[in-house]
Amino acid sequence: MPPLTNGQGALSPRAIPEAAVARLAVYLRVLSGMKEQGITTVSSEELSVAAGVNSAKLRKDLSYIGTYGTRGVGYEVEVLIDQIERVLGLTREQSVAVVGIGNLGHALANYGGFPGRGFPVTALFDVDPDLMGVPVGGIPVNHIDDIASVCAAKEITIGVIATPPAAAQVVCDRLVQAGVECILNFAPVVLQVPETVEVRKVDLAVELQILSFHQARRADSAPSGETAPQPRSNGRVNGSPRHSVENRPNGAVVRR
Amino acid sequence: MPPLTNGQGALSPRAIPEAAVARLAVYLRVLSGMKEQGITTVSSEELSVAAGVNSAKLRKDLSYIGTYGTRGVGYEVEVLIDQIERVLGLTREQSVAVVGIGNLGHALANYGGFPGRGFPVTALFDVDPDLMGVPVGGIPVNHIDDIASVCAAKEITIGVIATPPAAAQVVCDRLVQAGVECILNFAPVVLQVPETVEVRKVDLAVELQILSFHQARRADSAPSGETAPQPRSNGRVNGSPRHSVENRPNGAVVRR
DNA sequence: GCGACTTTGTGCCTGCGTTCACAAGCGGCT
DNA sequence: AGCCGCTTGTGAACGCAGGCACAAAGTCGC
Ligand SMILES: NC(=O)c1ccc[n+]([C@@H]2O[C@H](COP(=O)([O-])OP(=O)(O)OC[C@H]3O[C@@H](n4cnc5c(N)ncnc54)[C@H](O)[C@@H]3O)[C@@H](O)[C@H]2O)c1
Ligand SMILES: NC(=O)c1ccc[n+]([C@@H]2O[C@H](COP(=O)([O-])OP(=O)(O)OC[C@H]3O[C@@H](n4cnc5c(N)ncnc54)[C@H](O)[C@@H]3O)[C@@H](O)[C@H]2O)c1
Repeated sequence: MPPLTNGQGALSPRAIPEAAVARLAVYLRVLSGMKEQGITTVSSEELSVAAGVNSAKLRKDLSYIGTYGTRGVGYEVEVLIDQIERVLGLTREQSVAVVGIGNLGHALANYGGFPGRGFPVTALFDVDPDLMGVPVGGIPVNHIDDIASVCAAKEITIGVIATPPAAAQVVCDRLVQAGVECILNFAPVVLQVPETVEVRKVDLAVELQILSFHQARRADSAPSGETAPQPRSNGRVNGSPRHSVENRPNGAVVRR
Repeated sequence: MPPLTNGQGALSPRAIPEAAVARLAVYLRVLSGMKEQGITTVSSEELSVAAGVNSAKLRKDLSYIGTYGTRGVGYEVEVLIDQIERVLGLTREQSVAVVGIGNLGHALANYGGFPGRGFPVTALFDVDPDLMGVPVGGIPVNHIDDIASVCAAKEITIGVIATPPAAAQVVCDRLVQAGVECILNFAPVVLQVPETVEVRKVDLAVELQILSFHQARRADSAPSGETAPQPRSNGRVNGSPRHSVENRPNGAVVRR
């Protein structure tokens, strides 16, 4: 087989699988917590348990960013933090703009300090005249028409869309025109963007519906008794039995 | 190869891939919008474009829930809606409880009508004495100590955790004790739960960090010019070129 | 009523991601 | 100094998911 010729041009020095990037972000948070507790060294086994993943997977994920472990000992917490931050591009601060200062926009603006920081919210936009100039979370709300100049002035790299669904595409277009290439979308619509723009979607309704699906499945599987008689053992006591959909690697660990 | 013996006991009548469930929820929303526009019939091609996925994938997803299409014509919108709702367990209403009525909890409580509805928020919990009894979004806030009785009375099936990270595990344990088997967690911690409980996580910091990663990648790839000289064509004009990490199937469509 | 066209449903192949298992490497102990 | 045990890093196998391409099937026009 011809894996030598990488389909995308073979330029990329080391391509990190998409799924691994999301997990690296989780590892980073866990490591930050460990550092605060004064832990200086951690093994792949310990870290994997704390992050809720398989230890082999964790090691492979870390291997994508380099070789920073010491055999027989483990990893130095600070080194890992620095390296993950480097790979995730957290060395440069990413300024965030929130568009749509309603229920959700207020919550986001008031939420000071995203864990692992590095994501200051520095601009807010809306169309509601009553909101103009009003500070939310210490930041004044600007009119959406000023988006280009304000984004340029504040060097916004990430835009968050928290408007009603009907306005999301228009807002998205404006963000793109303003030069924003990373967008986090809370509105339940599929956005159309140029190839150069990266969109991620947070869709609470979909999350609830996935939970509902599993709930229904569970109800179907045990139609008789109220309390499930058989614990439905799947053989393995440890590990990560839940596959989790597409959204996250896995959101929880089975309690021992 | 032995795909006959399904690893999990071969009981499941029809196992729907996890990734497909998430997409079905998206199709459902798109179909609901079409129904409101008076559209009665839709082809897999049309629906797939609206949902931002490959048409073959869409047909395969729909095939998991049954055979409801008419060759040469397409699908009847209402039939698809009914069937997807059935599979996702949306025929029975799922009552939702929100724990932690701070910034985010307020937004969630005030957010009336999740798209595609069926998820009424009927209970709110917190520890703050100032919030007790105060109605938020029309629902009075209860004390967390009453969680068991209130959840039982209101037949809560889904719990949403919007407390600070430090309280999340305790709240989770209480929800589980109260009989809640589906949990949506906004706190940036890995929850420990019994096997019978399904947890999904919404982690905004991770989302931002994934965006940051791609931003950094982009900056590295084009170190010279400001405006990227080559459009970096990847051959295919149509389709869904972005793989999307683990979280969602794909959040956006490349604009033509 | 029949043919041509349209669209579904799916078999097969390809590629990614996960997991196992183990050799290589390093530190500590004697 | 040498051995032993522990942990990393990764080669290889496996399974799932995605996408192509086509036969089956049904509709519409004549
Ligand atoms: N609130 C939640 O908990 C929640 C949950 C799930 C999804 N969502 C989604 O998040 C989005 C926001 O929800 P919300 O509850 O905050 O809504 P909201 O109605 O409270 O706030 C929307 C804000 O967007 C502003 N806006 C409207 N059009 C605009 C435009 N063209 N440009 C800029 N601003 C504009 C409005 O003035 C308003 O302030 C919606 O798409 C909603 O579906 C919210
Ligand atoms: N606000 C955001 O936009 C945002 C963004 C990303 C993540 N989050 C996460 O969501 C969670 C909530 O964020 P927030 O900004 O709403 O926080 P917040 O501090 O505004 O609200 C937290 C609420 O939880 C309550 N609480 C504390 N301990 C509790 C307990 N044991 N039982 C019940 N209630 C309890 C508090 O009284 C408070 O009302 C946090 O974990 C945060 O990291 C929030």
